[in-house]
Amino acid sequence: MERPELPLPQLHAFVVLAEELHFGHAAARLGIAQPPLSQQIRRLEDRVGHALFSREPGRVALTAAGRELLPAARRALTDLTDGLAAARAVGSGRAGRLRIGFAASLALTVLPGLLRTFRQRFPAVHLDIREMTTAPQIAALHDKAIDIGLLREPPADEPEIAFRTVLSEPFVAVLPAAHPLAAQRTVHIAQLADSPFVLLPRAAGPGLYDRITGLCTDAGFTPRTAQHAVEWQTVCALVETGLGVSLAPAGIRRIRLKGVAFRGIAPGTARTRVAVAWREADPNPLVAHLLATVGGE
Amino acid sequence: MERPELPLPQLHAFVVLAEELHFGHAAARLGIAQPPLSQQIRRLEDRVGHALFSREPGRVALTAAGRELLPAARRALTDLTDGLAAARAVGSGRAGRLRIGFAASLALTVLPGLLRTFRQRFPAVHLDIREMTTAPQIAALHDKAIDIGLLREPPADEPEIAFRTVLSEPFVAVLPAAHPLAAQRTVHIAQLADSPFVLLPRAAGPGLYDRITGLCTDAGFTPRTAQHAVEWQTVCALVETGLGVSLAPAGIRRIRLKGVAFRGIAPGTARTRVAVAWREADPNPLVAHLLATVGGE
DNA sequence: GCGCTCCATACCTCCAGAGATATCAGGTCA
DNA sequence: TGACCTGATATCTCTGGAGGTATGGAGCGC
Repeated sequence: MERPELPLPQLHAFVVLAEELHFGHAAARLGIAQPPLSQQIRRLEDRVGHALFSREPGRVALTAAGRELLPAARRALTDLTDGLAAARAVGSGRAGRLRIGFAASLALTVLPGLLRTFRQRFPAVHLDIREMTTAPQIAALHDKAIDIGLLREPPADEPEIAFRTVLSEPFVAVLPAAHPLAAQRTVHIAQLADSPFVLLPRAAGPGLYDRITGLCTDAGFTPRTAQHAVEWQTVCALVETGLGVSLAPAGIRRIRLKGVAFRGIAPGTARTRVAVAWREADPNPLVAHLLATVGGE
Repeated sequence: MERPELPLPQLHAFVVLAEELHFGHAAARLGIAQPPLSQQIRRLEDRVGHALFSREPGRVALTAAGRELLPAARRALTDLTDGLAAARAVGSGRAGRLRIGFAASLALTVLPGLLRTFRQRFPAVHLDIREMTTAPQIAALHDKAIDIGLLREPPADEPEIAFRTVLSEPFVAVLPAAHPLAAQRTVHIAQLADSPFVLLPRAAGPGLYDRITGLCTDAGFTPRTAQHAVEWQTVCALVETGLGVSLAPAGIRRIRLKGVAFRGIAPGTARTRVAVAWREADPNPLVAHLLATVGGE
């Protein structure tokens, strides 16, 4: 890459003159007087070392050398204006790419609305959406493998990562339709003490897992886990088969399954928080934009 | 085409720094001190409106905006250096295109050597070679359809067209091998008075035609034309069949045909000139180069 | 011949940018 | 803690280019 020899303003003048083939008109299009244009062209020709235009009285025409230079000059100019526009779009956060990790349970609740409004506000932004459980999201944020995390029960005091609560959901009891408690409108957690539980594995999201088991111990028992499943969809299916019951964020009511009943619980104060997470020091304007779209806190 | 916003020197510095990712090294590669480089980058970032590099202590890295701008800057710079080189090559006559018209009878004599030496001197020049008789060559020169003509018996006083003699050939008599005169080493033109002639049509090259008939009238007779043919090759073939005799430039001896004899003529002073023709005012350096390669005069 | 068009030339102003040196500030490492 | 690396900042000089106005000079049409 050698040092550039031809100044851009001269090349711009060259391209315009090549289009107009008339010094007066070209100068007008450039918004300058005619003599400066003559000078620009002359300087450019001096640098190139050869005439770029033939000036026979009455007609200006490109020389062979000019014809050779013209496409290169055109490409360079358009490349630069396009590149500049793209860089500005990305720099200002009107374009670019944002990598989002989300917990599976949010695929049916907060995620769709969020994506819809963000996409209509920033249509030029490419969104990379990947399902991840909580712990990998935190790791991916540290590794800069994702820019945004959407998770439940944000861990306290994670260094360099910031959280903002987006949604606070009550819990519901997930019961087989045939379960005796399904007859009640509301279920006391303590009433679940004798039923086996179907839960997500703790590793998938320690925060939520501990929250659920915490609710049980608060109610005076330790839940007996009959089965683990990695998706809420599966949890519901297993509950339907009568394998056990579960406690889940209210959002999973959207999973409609015939043999499964969802019932509010008492005490109703038990809630689970959905949070958005990001690197505190991330300069990416898209992160700020996304935070503005989710609102919350 | 809008006015360019980003000066090339800054883009150059940007590209080099993007490659080195180290201000000191990049400055060294640019042959300047480090502070000016910091300034250049800063100015560029100010224009773009966004940071192009992230300077965390210990490591310099491109930002998303910088990654967006980099390929455009690279392309623009290489386009310009390439375009400049091409324009200079064409301007100086080291490259480009030259259109040459030539008389068919020269395809076997002056043309091959001329093309060979020109091509080895200017390998980047594309040669457009087309066969044309004399009159169309002159017209094509005026119309700028060709840049160089190679013809016989250049017309005197053609305005704006210059000629230079490349070769002066004697005439030879073209005889059927069985012709009585084929027994002589040299033939007097007058001896051909009773034989019918095979000639090129006058329109193909009035100069040469008039020259040949002039030789005959000088020898005291008017040639009787038995047949016209548009190529010397055909002339020879017709002579071989015994249809007549001919007078031709010595160069056609290269056409080896069993039944045809070539004999020198008396007086031996009769010669035909091959000339190169060009537009007197042609600024194309390739024309000058070609004239230099043919030499002559 | 006169005026018009069109480009070139001459000459001036002005400023942005490229370059320098000197110095400072934040990290890293021994 | 001090030496060192790395990049930023401050300040100065100087030049080249971009722009202007005024004018010259070659063709062309009437």
